[in-house]
Amino acid sequence: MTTEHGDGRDLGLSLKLLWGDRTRPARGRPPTLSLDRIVAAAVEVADELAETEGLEALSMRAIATHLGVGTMSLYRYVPGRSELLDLMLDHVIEVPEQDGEDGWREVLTAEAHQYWRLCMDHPWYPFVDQSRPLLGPNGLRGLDRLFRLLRPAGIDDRALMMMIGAQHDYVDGVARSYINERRAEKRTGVSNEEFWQAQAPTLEDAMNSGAFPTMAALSEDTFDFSFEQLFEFGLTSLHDGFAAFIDKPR
Amino acid sequence: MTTEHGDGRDLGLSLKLLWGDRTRPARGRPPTLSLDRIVAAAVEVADELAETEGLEALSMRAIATHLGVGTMSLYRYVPGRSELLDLMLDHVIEVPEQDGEDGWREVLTAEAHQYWRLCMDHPWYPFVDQSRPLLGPNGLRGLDRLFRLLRPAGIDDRALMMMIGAQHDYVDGVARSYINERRAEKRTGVSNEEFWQAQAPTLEDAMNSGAFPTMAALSEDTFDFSFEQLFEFGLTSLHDGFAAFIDKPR
DNA sequence: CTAATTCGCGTACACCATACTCTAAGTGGG
DNA sequence: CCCACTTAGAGTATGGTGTACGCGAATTAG
Repeated sequence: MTTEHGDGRDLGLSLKLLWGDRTRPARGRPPTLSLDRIVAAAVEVADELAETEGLEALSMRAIATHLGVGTMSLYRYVPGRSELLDLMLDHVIEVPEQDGEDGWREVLTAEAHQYWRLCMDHPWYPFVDQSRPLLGPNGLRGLDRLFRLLRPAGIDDRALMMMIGAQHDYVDGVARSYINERRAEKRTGVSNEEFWQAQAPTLEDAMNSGAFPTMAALSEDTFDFSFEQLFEFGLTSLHDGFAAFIDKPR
Repeated sequence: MTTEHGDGRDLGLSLKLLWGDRTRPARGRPPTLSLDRIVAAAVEVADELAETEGLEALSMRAIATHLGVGTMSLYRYVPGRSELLDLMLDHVIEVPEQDGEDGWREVLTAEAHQYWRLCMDHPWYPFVDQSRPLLGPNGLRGLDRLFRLLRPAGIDDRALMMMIGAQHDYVDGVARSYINERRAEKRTGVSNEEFWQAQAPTLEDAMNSGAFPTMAALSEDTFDFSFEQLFEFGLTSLHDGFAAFIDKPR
């Protein structure tokens, strides 16, 4: 059986690269490049670009230039761009050493904040396809730790996994919204307030048309919250819901 | 002031296209194309492609070919690809006519399911940048309706907006995960089960290494749930949390 | 020294968005 | 009726992308 396919990434190959040994052969010209250097460089370039541009701006050429090598040299170590993106995912994951003895809520909250931080530090992260995720050493280590900290709460494994999954996707969603908005600001040089001010005439017309009576009547501060506030609000709600689920007699 | 920028989309221009009048001039060669036809064609092509490929596969050439016109003809109606994506967002939104008299929870649940359905029908939707969203006629109509249905609950507008935002981003996140996984299946022709089976050796090795003791000890059915189940679980949790927030004396 | 092996990468191709410019196809005024 | 005017459609060219292929350079085993 194979995991190969037409144009996208090969998950099997990515796995081999993630877990494969890095011992170099005895014969032949010694390498100046290495997989780790390439992945690290890709992350650096992506970090710079992602503040204003999307992931599509991360080109093999740009990575090679950053390393001072020819573009095609990268392909000796990586089958293609998609697999490189996979490797970048695992590369930036940091798993805390310390463990503590908190309850499930504190553990999940810390995890959410750490993933949020990761997305803020590497604004390309939540845009990479993470299907069939957590296969790398670091990701697996993080998941192992998470379960180790959560299991004492006495919740069954399947429920734990669903809590982790739902939370992950939630954080992912808010982070992407936030990053998209930040990018729009930086790229256009137009702040959020300025933008809405600029669109005021159009929206004013829409409101005056009478087609959106409820919108027109909304309180002034309806949209007056930061993404951090939204993030915390949703996270607290999610956890309150988890608590209700756990306490519920089943 | 301008909302223009270097390479991406021009939000002001998108707005004009969304709200602009479609009256055609009296003089000159009559058009065979129209903005609506182009947007509709773009949606059709995207719907086909997005089942297996990402948004980047939606090219101006493909849209033009689908319409049987030259590529550059599109640019008479649309400033560029980014603006076309903006227009597609509003184009596929459907706002229910009927209103009903449900409580906030039923209204939010229906909204979540409708957005979920939208993402399943148009698997490219949650991948489009929706920063500064809901500016189109349909989006605005939907938001207006949502507030109209929710306001009787007596929750203040700002809290309502945060609930809507958090829920939207949550659904967005889960839908993206689901679509990514579905895509991986279709593109590789390898089902999820087959994939994990194929990677079993690698993961077996990892487990046997002793580096992931907790993972190795997980119950068999830990990952045994569908995305629909995950979606419902997280949504219920989120709403239970909202309920706790609403009841909380402040 | 030679052969084997491995690495770096130049060249080439297919695809992409899109700026510019020219031609086609209509209409209103004389 | 005809022609100037106006608008629509699209061909060509430019500069970007990922990457297949194959060649020359660098090293070591024999």
